[in-house]
Amino acid sequence: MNIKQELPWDNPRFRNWVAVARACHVLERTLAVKLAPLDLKPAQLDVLMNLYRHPGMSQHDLARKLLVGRSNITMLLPQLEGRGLLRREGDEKDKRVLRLNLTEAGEALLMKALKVHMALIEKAMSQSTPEQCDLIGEQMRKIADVLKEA
Amino acid sequence: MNIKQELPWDNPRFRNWVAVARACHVLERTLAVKLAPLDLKPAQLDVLMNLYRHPGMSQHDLARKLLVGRSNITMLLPQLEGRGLLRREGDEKDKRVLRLNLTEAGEALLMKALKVHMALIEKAMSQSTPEQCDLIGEQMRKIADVLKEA
DNA sequence: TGCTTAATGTTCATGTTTGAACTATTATGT
DNA sequence: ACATAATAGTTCAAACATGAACATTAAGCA
Repeated sequence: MNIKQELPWDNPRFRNWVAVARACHVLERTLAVKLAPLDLKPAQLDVLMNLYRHPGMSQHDLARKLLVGRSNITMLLPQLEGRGLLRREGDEKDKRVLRLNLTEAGEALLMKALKVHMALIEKAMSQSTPEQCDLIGEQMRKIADVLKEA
Repeated sequence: MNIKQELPWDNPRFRNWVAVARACHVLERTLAVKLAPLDLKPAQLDVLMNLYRHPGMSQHDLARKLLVGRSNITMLLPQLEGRGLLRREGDEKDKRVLRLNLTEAGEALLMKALKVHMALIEKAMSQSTPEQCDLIGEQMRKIADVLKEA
């Protein structure tokens, strides 16, 4: 019995997932380059995007959304707050939590960055028909759900 | 004219790509946890996998495959070489390059790690039919190609 | 109430990743 | 042949992420 017959590279699921991971990696690095003129990193853009969609969220919630540790947020926010892109205000009812909100400048920069991000994604996904694109999104959401339970 | 009509969150391509990125992120973090018993990180597994498939490759080639800087490889390899998982041997013809090869121990550990990796991917991708899975892989390979040209 | 447990955010030590500068070697062009 | 370019790998400092330990505050419960 040849062990090589069981190697993952012969497995379509494995090969196809590797392609997913590579595409993600490439797009992330490309995004970093394209965002450089705005002096913004992908991780920082993720913060701005989440604050735009969920105004007043706490650092803990933000960390969970971004799938990173709370301490990461603590290290990340002062840079953005120092540039006047967001505000941190203590919650009245729960003095432990800090409520996060974008400033005008934060929203303005976010809009510029979103143009860059969107253009990149358009370029990447323009290869797929709308139906294919939706199928991909659907499958990926299932994957995230299944793994989060694990 | 309402600027919000142009926001990326209303764009299927954007939403679906976000799902891709999230799935990747979740799988990567889950893999890190599952590999911990083998004292191996995802980045190190990537190295072993590439050396298995491309024996004798140079550090430069490895860096390109992994989409990472050359200095990263320089920092990464001594850990694995010190554990006896791989060998670095100077090329005879070109004294600048170091040829990389897995040892027996390296292959053995790789096989164990691949079981873990494979199981995780099986779990993730088992939600898709083979046709859907192939479609995803195909689209992702296109995306990587398109972006690498950019 | 008062005691215990949980949650939020910070700090700190550790490990990782990056990019620029550097050495050594090979390729190219005149 | 010789000077110049390019390439492979290393070094180093800075940026970044991580997880454990900690302080503060809130919630649960006797």
